[in-house]
Amino acid sequence: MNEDLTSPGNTPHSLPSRRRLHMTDIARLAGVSASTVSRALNGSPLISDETRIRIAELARSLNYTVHTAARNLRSGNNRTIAVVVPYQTPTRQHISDPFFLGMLGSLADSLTDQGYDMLLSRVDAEHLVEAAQLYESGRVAGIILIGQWHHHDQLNELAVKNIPLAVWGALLPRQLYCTVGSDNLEGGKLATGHLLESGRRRIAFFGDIAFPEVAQRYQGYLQAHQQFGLQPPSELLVKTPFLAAGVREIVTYLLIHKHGFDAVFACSDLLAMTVISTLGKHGLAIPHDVAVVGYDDIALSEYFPPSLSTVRQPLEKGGQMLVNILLQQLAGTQRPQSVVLPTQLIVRESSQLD
Amino acid sequence: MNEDLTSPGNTPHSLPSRRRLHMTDIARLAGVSASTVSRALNGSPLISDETRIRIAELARSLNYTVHTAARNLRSGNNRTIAVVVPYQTPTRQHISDPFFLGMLGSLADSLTDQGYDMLLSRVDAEHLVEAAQLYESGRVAGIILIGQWHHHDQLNELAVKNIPLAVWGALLPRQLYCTVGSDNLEGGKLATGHLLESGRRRIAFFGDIAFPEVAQRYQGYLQAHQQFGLQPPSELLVKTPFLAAGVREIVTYLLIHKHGFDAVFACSDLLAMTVISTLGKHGLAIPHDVAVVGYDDIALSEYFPPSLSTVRQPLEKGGQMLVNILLQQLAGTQRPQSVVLPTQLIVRESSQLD
DNA sequence: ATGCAGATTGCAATCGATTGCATAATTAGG
DNA sequence: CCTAATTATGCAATCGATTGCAATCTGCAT
Repeated sequence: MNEDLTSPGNTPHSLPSRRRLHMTDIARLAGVSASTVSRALNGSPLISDETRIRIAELARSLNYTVHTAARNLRSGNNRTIAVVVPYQTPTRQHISDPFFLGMLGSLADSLTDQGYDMLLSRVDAEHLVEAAQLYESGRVAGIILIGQWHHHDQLNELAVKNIPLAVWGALLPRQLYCTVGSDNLEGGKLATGHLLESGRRRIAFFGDIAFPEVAQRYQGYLQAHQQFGLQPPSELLVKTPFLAAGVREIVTYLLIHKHGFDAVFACSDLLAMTVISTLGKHGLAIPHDVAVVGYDDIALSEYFPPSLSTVRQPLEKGGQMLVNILLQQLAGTQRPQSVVLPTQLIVRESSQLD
Repeated sequence: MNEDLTSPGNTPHSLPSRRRLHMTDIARLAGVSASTVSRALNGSPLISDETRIRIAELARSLNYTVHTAARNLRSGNNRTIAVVVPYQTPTRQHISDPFFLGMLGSLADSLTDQGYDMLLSRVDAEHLVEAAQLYESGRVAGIILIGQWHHHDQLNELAVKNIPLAVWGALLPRQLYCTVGSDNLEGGKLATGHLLESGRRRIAFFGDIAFPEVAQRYQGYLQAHQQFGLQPPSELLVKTPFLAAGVREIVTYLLIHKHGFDAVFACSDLLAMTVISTLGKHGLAIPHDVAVVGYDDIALSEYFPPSLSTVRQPLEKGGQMLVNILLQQLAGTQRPQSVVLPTQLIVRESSQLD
């Protein structure tokens, strides 16, 4: 029971630094075989409770942890999930949207709760298929992708390869992969309806409808107008670039060319904040001259001056559902249903009635 | 050369779904042994160029990837690094500071460049030592920790265990682990000096000096005052809570109790924004009544109204250095030097002279 | 033709765990 | 006291790659 693990041992040229603990070491100290230790630690019913407890305590006291690669190799069970965040090729810039951080945090928690590790990986948005390698090399058991962008086809390709996959994004027709997302149509309707009810009539839509999620929010924007018997003028659909600097120019352009608007529905809070900042520079008062509604409800929105009205996406729930849906794929054979989560309109100062 | 890989093969009860490709499959198709394939793919000089190229192309065309767990097990080389983000026990709340996202992005890029995978892991800040398991189970080759907080002792414990470790934070006395961080003292001096030069004399310091990084910035704040022959009043050292809501109350309390101040140095941009927002609610004008300087220079700072003066931390460089320092530990035996990166004062509207 | 150096390639052991099957220990029944 | 049934444990093969050493091949000089 008191053997010295730091003694030379098998290796002829033993190093001064102590060797990592192996299962056979535990076995020797417990006076059993490695098989028994393995079964005890994995809770096999073949092992008596007394032995199981004795081994478990021994392992804990020695701070022993099973070697993950070995277990993975032999058992074929991999408890790692890749979370893939695509980046845009030209800029390769970092995602700076706090919404992503929130999602990452939520995913990290959910995965940990389920006993999974999270491998964070950035891949070129133009070559999403490369993410397949993470799965095909046995590196991970499945993939969660944040940022559907306009890569519907590539995602379908991944799904065809039978790779367990869950995507945060919009539900699209002829979609072979599973998505979790907020109800973008409803969100767009809520935001726009709120602005219309406040009496605004020239509402600019800021966002790039090449992205499915944004396109659906735009549909909501259109439907809300229809319900009021209105038809929004096309020049108020403003395609925004990724970079905040570009957004400034766009806003300035609109103002100079007198494409007057009395409200803005921006498809992310970050975008809304940039717009507000720029409008302020041009001497316009928010919400008096222009009312603004964003999307996401990031933490800062409440503390931005003026506090930002927005459509809240259920972040916590979203992360949980992504993990759930992925684990369902790992467990069963049938593909689970995609999930559309409800959104909520949060009215704050930036769109308050005067 | 045209054998059918989807045919039953070795397994008697072969499944309909096609089996994962093995190195032996590549070997068979190339008419060589698995050893040769392994060496070819790993660029061993024992293999002739012609064979190497032929095998490499075959592998690529079949979309073959080496099984990571098997390689890891046999070769002992693990190309995964854990990035650990501690969370505070009581709230278990997500980090919402965009600075973290920036750091994660930078780390992800640097690690990818060096051919490493990134395992993102949240651990209880009170039990940081648990992070050791990631290393001891062979899960990762080393650990990068973001958020030193006040867990100096726990980090030293990890270092004693000889775990390759790099920490984003402050350089402290009797420190056994390596840190990378910005020059907090200098940063604090820069920000405070700038405010003093602008003629401000009652500068409130917002932050919790229980955290080493914040304490150093506070030292810089004090030194700047000394250089002006001034002594800041103690009631202007404001210990801030984590939650933004709490910050509002604090600011309100200060104003009610007439602890007058004409400037604020906040130890993060997010904090500065909350303070500005609250001061605005109380009818104070920024920077006319109160000048504000933050810390970090997150992306939004430029677009916040008023745009935020701040001390920029070199994020990109920080991530790179963290990775470098960790890889140095993996390569050599001696512990590399900790790194202190220069900071830069960015003056914007929130502290501009009237 | 033979021998030999140098360049390639294959054989088989190995990494650290898991697991099917055989064996040992225990208990119960006759 | 012996045998069968039951329970607990150990043996040895295995997961998919890597690598030391032996074997083969090639070309060239003898």
